[in-house]
Amino acid sequence: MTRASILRLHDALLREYGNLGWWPADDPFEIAVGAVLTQNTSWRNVERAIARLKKEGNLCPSRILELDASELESLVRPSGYFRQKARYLKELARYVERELNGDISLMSSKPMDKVRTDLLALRGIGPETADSIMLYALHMPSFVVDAYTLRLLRRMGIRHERSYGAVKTAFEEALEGDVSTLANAHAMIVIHCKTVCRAEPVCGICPLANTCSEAKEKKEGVANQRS
DNA sequence: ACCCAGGCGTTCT
DNA sequence: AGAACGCATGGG
Repeated sequence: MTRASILRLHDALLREYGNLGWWPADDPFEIAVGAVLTQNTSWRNVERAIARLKKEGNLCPSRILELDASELESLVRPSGYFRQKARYLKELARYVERELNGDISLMSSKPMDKVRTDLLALRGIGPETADSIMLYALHMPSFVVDAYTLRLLRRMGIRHERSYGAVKTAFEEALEGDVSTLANAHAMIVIHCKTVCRAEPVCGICPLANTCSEAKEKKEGVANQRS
């Protein structure tokens, strides 16, 4: 995966989507909770769970710690895997409450590698969730590699490394480790995949058709059928 | 009645 | 290191 191929993809996305300024939440802890709840889950279901947590004012570390396990489970139920996720949220809340005086944003004053290691030590927080929290809640230059990113790379015909870390590093180096650029890049990938580039891509109308090899093939296929 | 969705942990080769 | 599996809800 070359630097040039990433920049070409980034330019194509930027022309189409511009600056999105994105993660649908206001406070950093809510962003972290959303990052956990959205694991292999549609955002629509996450919104329901978030709304239920907010309703009685339970979307903060202290209240999550006070809730019974079964109460928390029923609140996050709509987001699926609710027993695991309730446990994960308890663990996250306990860490934030004990180590950060209830304020997750205090992490942003620590070095990135330390923050990442600490997050990964929590049960239920793997590479993608840790990077989402770092990028969107803590405003650190940590690129998020998710299913959308890999799908788009494959569709664009960009050969990439197998490991999560290699793909992550390639984006961070190509985009020169700028927080808002990395955040916007990931946001654009998600928006693009959620709208035009779905499971069976409707590449005939794909705005990246000039850059995306899969879209190009599909377009030519349609053209050949007509002739 | 399927398949999928912004993964993670465990337990195998 | 990498593959297979369980976890669970709601929408298409």
